[in-house]
Amino acid sequence: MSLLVKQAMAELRNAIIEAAGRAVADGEFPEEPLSDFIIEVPANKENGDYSTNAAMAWARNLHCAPRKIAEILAGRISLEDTFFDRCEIAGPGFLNFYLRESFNACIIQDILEKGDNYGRSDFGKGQKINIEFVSANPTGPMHMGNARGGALGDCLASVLDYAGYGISREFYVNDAGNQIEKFGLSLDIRYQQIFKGEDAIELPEDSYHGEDIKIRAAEFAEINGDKYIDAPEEDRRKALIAYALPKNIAAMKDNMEKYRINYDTWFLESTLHNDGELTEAINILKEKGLTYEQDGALWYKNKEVLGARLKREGKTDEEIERLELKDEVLVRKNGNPTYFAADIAYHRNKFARGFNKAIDVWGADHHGHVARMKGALDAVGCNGDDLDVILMQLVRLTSNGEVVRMSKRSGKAITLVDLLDDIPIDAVRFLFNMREPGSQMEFDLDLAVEQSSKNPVYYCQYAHARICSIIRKLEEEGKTVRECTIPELMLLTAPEEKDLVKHLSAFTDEIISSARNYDPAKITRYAVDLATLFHKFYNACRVNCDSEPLMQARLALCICVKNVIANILKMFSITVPERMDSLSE
RNA sequence: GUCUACGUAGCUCAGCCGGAUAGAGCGUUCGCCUCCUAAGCGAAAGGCCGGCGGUUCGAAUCCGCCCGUGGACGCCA
Repeated sequence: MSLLVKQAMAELRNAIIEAAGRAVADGEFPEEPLSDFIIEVPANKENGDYSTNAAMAWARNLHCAPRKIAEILAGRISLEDTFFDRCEIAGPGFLNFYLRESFNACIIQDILEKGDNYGRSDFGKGQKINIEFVSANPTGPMHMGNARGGALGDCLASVLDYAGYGISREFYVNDAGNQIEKFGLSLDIRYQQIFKGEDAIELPEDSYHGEDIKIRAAEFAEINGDKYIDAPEEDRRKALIAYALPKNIAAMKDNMEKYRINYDTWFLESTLHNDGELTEAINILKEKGLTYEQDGALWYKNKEVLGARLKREGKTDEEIERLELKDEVLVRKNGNPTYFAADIAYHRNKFARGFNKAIDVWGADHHGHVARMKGALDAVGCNGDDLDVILMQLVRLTSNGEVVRMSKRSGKAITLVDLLDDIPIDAVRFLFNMREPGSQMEFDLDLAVEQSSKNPVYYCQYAHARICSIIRKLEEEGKTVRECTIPELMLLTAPEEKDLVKHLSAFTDEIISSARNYDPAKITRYAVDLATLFHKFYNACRVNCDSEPLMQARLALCICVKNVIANILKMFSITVPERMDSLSE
């Protein structure tokens, strides 16, 4: 929270504790009340600027009616040298506190002073966090889940950065293993079909059937002709993969860049295979006796390791038994390591790089993987608790109130590329962050392209553009912005003005809360609320008014709003428009 | 079947580490531009917070059970 808000709340806490101390000294309280109490901003502003439940929280151990306790406290509380000027008893025993008139003026000065940095804090204390998101398979086009994951991961990373963490964005490229073999096989068959006809060879059920495979095979055939047709199968597939895989990875990089996501690291799974880290991780498990061979495969004792972890977390034997934990294969009968084995090595690698925490954004369909991954990290000498997984529910696209599954153009499932072609990036990034990750959200395609107040992203951008416009207009009249004194800023007494300042003052705290909950949606909603309050203010209070000091005070408030909206939009890599006509072309 | 997420206005969703009269947007109805962008604002209507129990001075919020929806239970990733 803003330093001032933090200070005000600390003052209040002290004043309450001191008052309780005096009550004990006066013999009103039999003992020091120990149970914790909260200080909060009441939902209803008629209940003061801040409120505490101390009297109710203490009722039990003081054996006294809450209302009575409140009276004892209120009579002994000292608000001298604080930001508060009075305190009232209300309801069942709430103590409501009211800020001095000058507080809002101080907030405005504070926001203006901090400028671009307003909202930043050292909450995270520079802890290093690796956040991995999207990590789509390079064997085909990216889908809607990747679209949501991208917006979520990237914006969460920014929020964490604002909250004082050291952030590194990462994309894990599955460029090795089973899927790549399947990719090679699929390409191979499509390639052969070009020369031998579609009926000559059939594509197995569990391989990649997408058009994109055909296209890559055709490109390969265009370059190489039929010279690989009679080559050994292995060579042919290698050549096809060597051609198609880099193309696909490059396409993913292009798409992410277009989506305004800049990764610090593109981590190739193949490096784990090539430099021995995968073998190393498996060997650690072997040495600890956590593996065994069966049916020609190497297994990991998940049941034992995860069971122990769950027991530490307080689960009973019966509860664990009911989970029917299963062991996991690390190396298949055919000698290929599993995705799970590679993932263990990968996460071990992340922590070896010095990250205090790793955050993974996964689709909800991976939820079964979370617990065993944490367990496996314990087993290879890391701490599974340092891995946080955000499980994201899938997205339903709707248009005209109906669920849309297929792209009109291709008739296939809508890909990330389709989405980015049809919907402004600003809207996609914003709207995907309107809902918590865990919600099964709906994405309204019609709303996303709409340029009106119905569309939350335009609504916020408009508030910013409107402020720019006010400033421009005033400058045309020769009126320029100047610094205001505290008494001048205290002219802002309209309810719309006070509400705005109050909301502005909560920004830093909002970021911290959003970071703590891994929920950037809090910030988009905060931005919408801020825009709402601004538009209300705009309609109620004319900035360009007769009184010069009041005009300047209102301008100062506008600039605060402008700063905060700009900070949020920049944080989320969304366009910050000076005028709205620049958005529609 | 077991696990997991979720269930709040007609629709999409906030609120959920217990607090005062449960909020917003859309949709519906009715208003507001001689004045800084009406890409905006105001007003009205709309609720058994899925159901039943429990804990508590107090439950949409915490616990248990049921009902309903999505997802997971592979030598897939």
